[in-house]
Amino acid sequence: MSRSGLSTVTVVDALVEALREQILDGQWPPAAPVAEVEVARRFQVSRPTAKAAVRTLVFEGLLRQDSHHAAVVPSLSAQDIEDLYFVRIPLELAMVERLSQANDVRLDDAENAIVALERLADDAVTSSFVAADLGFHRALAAAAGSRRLERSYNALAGEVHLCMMQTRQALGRTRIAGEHRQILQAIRSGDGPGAVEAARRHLAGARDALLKSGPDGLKE
Amino acid sequence: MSRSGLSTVTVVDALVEALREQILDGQWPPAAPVAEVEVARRFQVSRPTAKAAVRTLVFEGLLRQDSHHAAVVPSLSAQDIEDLYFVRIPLELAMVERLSQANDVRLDDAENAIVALERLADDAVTSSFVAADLGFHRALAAAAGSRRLERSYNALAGEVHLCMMQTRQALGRTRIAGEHRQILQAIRSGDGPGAVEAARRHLAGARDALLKSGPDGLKE
DNA sequence: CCCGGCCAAGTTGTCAGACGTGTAATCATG
DNA sequence: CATGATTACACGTCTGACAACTTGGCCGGG
Repeated sequence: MSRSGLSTVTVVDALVEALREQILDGQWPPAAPVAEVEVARRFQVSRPTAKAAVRTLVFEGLLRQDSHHAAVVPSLSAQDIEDLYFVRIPLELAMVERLSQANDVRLDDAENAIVALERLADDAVTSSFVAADLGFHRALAAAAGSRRLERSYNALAGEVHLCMMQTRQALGRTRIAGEHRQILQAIRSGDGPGAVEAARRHLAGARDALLKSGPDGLKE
Repeated sequence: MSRSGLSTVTVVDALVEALREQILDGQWPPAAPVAEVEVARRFQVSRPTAKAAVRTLVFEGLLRQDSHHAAVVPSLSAQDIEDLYFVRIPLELAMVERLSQANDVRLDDAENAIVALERLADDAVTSSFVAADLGFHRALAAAAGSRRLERSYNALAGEVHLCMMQTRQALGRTRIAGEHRQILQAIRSGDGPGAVEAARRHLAGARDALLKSGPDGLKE
């Protein structure tokens, strides 16, 4: 799985990554079937391989599937959004707090993510915004240095990404980047409570924006 | 996946459950190989089925595997314990807080889990203690009614279970049951801060006990 | 016209068997 | 003793096939 430096990847893993990207990019629209055979055909792999990849993404929450049916991209309801943030917020606050207490953490990736977001063109596609936004948060999760936290967080982040794509929320590139910078600044200066509070506001704001902007999903 | 009431389960799902139980029960000792062919042989299923099950458990953290090698049950280090609780605590506090604010939640399962723990014989095997202990926490997680929380929590709980088995920690049946009862009581009476505080103490105590009692894993 | 069941299509569930390939340990060799 | 070849083991992947399940529509009876 890891051989310091080099990276070889199995076909299944590569397929998972490629398929995840397509899903998060909005191809495979919600409710449209993501059938094993179709995946196998598109990527020129065998059905067992496609099956393994689909199963993996079902685990991650990016697909849903019930027996003897093709998997589908879920369309997230308001309830799903609340649920997502109900778990996301405590996780993210925990990691922000730890980061602001730790001393020798590398926050370069987080910094770069902010810059990338600021430099995005205004007419960039939604998926770019979302990826840049989440890139910052993922960078923080990675910097916290907790395997389990990162695992849980990434699982959530996938669904959050989906959610943002579906509601096409655009809270404003500048505002988000500003809030990110504020959080990062607080972390760097070791101001734990301040960082936590900034993160809490940021996340609550994002959640409310999603809830307001997206009457897309009404799924019960 | 669910057909209200009845439960039909695929072979893979059944196998995952059975294998998980065996692992958590201490069969498949750490460092011993959990090879696909061996699993297939033991349970009389085909290798692809065994492969899918193993892969699933790797996802859950109950097995580790690197390319072209048999999976193994990880032996958890002190660092792993800290990591586990670093994520577990905020999740559990969030759910306890929500439970104590909600009004019409069914806490019967949690109650039953406490009783089951109290009634355990003193000479019961370790796995019974662990299962009964975690049963309470899982019941709370389920009662909170958050799909994502439950998913994340169960993933962690599996590793915690493993951890407890490996350190053979026995903090005392009575003490644990008492603390559980205290938490449940606070939840029932709607005392949010009290419930959170009781849970925090309970978890921190459990973590420290694990860290102290188990010099099993030193795996860097 | 409406309603029931039957049937066929689409998809997954599972398996058997085969071959390639990566890893680690053994062993012969200089 | 160090080095390179050999070998055993286990996984990675594919092909091909059949069974089981779900759905939707066809069709006949009421």
